[in-house]
Amino acid sequence: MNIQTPTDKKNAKRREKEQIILRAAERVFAQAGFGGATMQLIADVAGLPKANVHYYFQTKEDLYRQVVSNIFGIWLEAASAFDDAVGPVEGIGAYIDAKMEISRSHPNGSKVWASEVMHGAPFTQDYLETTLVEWTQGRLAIIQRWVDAGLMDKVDPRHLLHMIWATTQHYADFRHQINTLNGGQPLGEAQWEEAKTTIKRIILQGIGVKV
Amino acid sequence: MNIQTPTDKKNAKRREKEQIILRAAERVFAQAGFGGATMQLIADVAGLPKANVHYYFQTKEDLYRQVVSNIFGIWLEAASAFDDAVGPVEGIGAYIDAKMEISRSHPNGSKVWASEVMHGAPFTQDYLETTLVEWTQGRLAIIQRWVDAGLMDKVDPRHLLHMIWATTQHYADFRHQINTLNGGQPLGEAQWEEAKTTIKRIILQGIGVKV
DNA sequence: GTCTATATAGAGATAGAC
DNA sequence: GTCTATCTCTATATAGAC
Repeated sequence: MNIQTPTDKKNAKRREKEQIILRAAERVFAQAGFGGATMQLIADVAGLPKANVHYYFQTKEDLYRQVVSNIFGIWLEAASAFDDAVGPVEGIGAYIDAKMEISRSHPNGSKVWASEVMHGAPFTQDYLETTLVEWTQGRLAIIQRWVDAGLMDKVDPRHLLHMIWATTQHYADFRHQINTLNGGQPLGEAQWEEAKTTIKRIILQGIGVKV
Repeated sequence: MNIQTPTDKKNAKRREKEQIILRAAERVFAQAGFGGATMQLIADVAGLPKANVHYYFQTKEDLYRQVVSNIFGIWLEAASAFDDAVGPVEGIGAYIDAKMEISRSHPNGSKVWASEVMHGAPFTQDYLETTLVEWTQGRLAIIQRWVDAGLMDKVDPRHLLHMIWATTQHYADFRHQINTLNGGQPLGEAQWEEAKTTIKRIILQGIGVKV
């Protein structure tokens, strides 16, 4: 049985408050961008006075970096679906499924990341140059191995990855456009399934694996 | 021979100045987002005093709407490549080529559009609901005709369009990430060609047409 | 830890001389 | 048409009472 010291309790409460603020910040940053977001609005959405937000996150930039870091971590986890696979059908298929699920459940995180990259990663270039570069190299090697083993056509793994990222994240980042073209309605369960199926089918058949 | 009245000259000069401001604004909005962009910076990039920018475009919003409208028009033109085609190989192939060229030549316009949509199209929902909806319906009909004629597999035309938009625009919107993963270097001529070839190959083979 | 009140800075926009 | 100076508003951030 765990003994909870007063410090643990304090930390737990602190983390809880931080989570509330982070969730609110993710929404506001996604909706307004870094420049358009205001600490006041984040505080309002979190249901706290503005000064409290500054108590937990000294500056707007600190808060923003945390939000970006979160979605980045979630995407890295999705890579596990990719790694344990024996071939492209399971590997790429599962990766697309995982990325699509994240686009559905975390559209705001995806938007914040997109916005950050579009503006030249002014606050998180370090992530790009270290974590993302390493992750990508590992995945490119796996795809290349599949190509060499004759499990798929000889396509440039880099552009294949870009296609997968672009398409899956589009369903989060351009959700508003997609909904507008869907008669103003969010995609329903069946439509999400159809999206996943269609994307997997085109990409897998496109790289020459039997579906 | 045209006779140029004083009014024509005035108008020509006005349009010229407006173009300079619009180009500067496109860059600044792309780099900083609507909220992060400042009229001061736009004026600096355009090489004009801030008050002059306000003379030509009364408000920041007016200027922004013009910028969005521009890229929107450029994309609509790319549709012609699509329309005159006899089948998916030429139609979709030419459309992908055209969209990729635009991503290469107008990355900033693409970013401004992406940002606008991500934030829920606060200033240009009217474009989405009228022009874009009509354009899309026309293109969906063409694809459906190709499907019905047996020229391609039976895939959902909507998701196919989303894939094409997502992938081609990714090369503009996420250019910074792509460059970082390319060793910090912009894609060279050969790499752009490879990107186009790879994307067309995967998508066309993916929808079951002979390449 | 929480909140009110405020210091400080920088934005969009405009008045008015040239 | 152009530019300087300035008005007004709103942002981030913090001081200090509770």
